[in-house]
Parts: sequence; C-alpha cells; structure tokens
Amino acid sequence: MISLDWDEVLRLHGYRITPQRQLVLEAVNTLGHATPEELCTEVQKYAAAVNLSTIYRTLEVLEEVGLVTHAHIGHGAPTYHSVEEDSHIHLVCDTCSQVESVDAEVAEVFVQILRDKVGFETDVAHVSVHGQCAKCLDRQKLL
Amino acid sequence: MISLDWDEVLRLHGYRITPQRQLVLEAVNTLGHATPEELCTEVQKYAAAVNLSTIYRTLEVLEEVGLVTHAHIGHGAPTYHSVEEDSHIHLVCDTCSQVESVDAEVAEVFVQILRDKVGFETDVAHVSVHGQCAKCLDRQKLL
DNA sequence: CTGACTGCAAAAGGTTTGCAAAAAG
DNA sequence: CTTTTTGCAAACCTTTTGCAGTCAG
Repeated sequence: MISLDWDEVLRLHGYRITPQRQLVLEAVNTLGHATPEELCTEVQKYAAAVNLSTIYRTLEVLEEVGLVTHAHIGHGAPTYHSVEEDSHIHLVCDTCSQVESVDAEVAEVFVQILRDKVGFETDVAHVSVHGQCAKCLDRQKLL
Repeated sequence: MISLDWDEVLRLHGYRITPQRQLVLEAVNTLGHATPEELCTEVQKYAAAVNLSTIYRTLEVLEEVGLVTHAHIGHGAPTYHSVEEDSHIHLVCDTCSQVESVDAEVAEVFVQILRDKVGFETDVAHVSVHGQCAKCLDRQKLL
C-alpha cells in the first residue's frame, strides 16, 4: 500500500497546490464529519479571507482526486470526511435527528448481494440509512 | 390488515379533508417517484391555482400520518412515494446519475444486522445507496 | 509569463414563513 | 362560527456561477 502525500496526489491530477486546498484538507481531517459551512468556519480560523465558494470548489477537487468523500445525511447538508478514516455508515434517526456511525463491515453481505444481483458496486462510505434509533424506539414503547 | 381510506386517516389525526390534499396524494400515486416540484406540476394540471408551498405543507402532513414517504436521492430534491407501492431501495450511480430501484428484500439481512447490533430500525424505503452501476463499471474496464 | 485559482457579488435552486382571505367541519 | 388551510409574496439557506484580479508553476 503506497500512500502519496496530498500535494503529490493533486499534482498528479494536474492541480496546483494552494494554501486554501491545504487548509480545507486539514479542516476535513480535524473535524471528521463536517458540512461545507462548518469547514469554512474552521478554515477561517486560520485564514479569514477564504470564501465559502472556494470551500465548495475545493471540496469538489479534493473529492475528484480521492482525498475526501461525502455522504448525504438528512436533508440539506452533505458531510465530508477524510478518506483516511475507517469507512463507516451513517444511521440517521428520523425522530431525534441524531447520527450514529457504524463500521462499514456490517454492510458487507448487503454489498455482496447488490454486486451479485444487479452488478452494482456500492460506495460504502456514502451510504446513509434512515430509520429510528434504539433510544427513540424505546421511548415510543413507553407511550 | 385493516386498511383505512386516505380521508379517514387524515381525520383520525385531526386533519381536514381538502381538495389539495386529495390531489397531492393522487399525484404521488400517479407519478410513483416525484419531487415536490414535479408533484406541483402534476397537481396543477387539475387545479392551476395550487401553490408550491401548499405542496410542501401537504406532503409534510401526508408523511406525518403515514400516507407517503420520501427518500433522498443524491443532491437535489427529495422524492416522494406512496406507501402503497412495494418498498424498494434506490441505487444511485455516481457516474451516470441513473437511479435503479431494487426490491427492498435485498436489504433484509442488512436490516437484521443493524437491528441486532445497534437496535436501529431501518426505514427501508428511505435507503439510498451510492456507487457505480453495472454499465458504468463495464465502460471503465474498457479503458 | 500564463493559465489555474480565488474572492466577491449576484443568481439560482429548493424550502419555509407571515399574513390575510377562503374553506372545512 | 371557529379553526384550519390556502395562496401569495417575500425571506431564507445552501450551492453555483461570472468575472476580474491574483498567484502557482
């Protein structure tokens, strides 16, 4: 497993190295899970002049070269993660809106079924599952 | 399995019966998969004066009483379905953006694992899975 | 130098809200 | 007659875009 530095990856894809790109990547690594807005706030701690639209454009580039991924949790806010993190699945509770992460291996069988049945190759880290979390289910039983 | 009529369901929850609610529900059934915007267009075929904001408010009500559900497919607008339809899972191809539906039973094992492991009860119809479809995978192999 | 990248401001897309009028029960 | 529901317009929030200036290579 050879791992290239972030700047080498960008260069290999013909992109330039800029402070903004470094800062966004660091913010993604620092925050773990974060929306573009949250990343912007984080980046602006170090460079106040960085614009939100730069965050969006940068995330697009970083995602294209495979340095970050995103998942759609809930309605309006995608969250970005480092690809270095262990890949995980988001369980979104539709009652309390809490997001729980579980290791992606729980989906192994599911992914295999999709592969066999329809030839679909799942991006595991991008899966988000809606439903009811244990806590909210308990609360409902009490009523 | 007793099944109530849509109007009874609404009444039981203390909601009133209005033409708008009937039209939106019918549009959801007619279109199968549809965004609020698309539903609005469909409804306006029969009642031109119905406003988009009414569609949103109506969908919220219909979902609350369990007559429709929605799923987030990728970035843009959510899509609404009738609960009468067979529940299915959306496979979203990140390359060609095509959405494929597969029967929800393929996720049975997965749902069971989540239930056992973290007590999470999955809303199967709401699951959307990102990845690469068979067609796009083939095309990539040729390169 | 030169093209890629950025900041800014404005537009676009999707959803929500306040309010007065209309309709349901 | 009372309360919910609706239409309308405006606000809102997130994301995208055009453009002129800046910066990496």
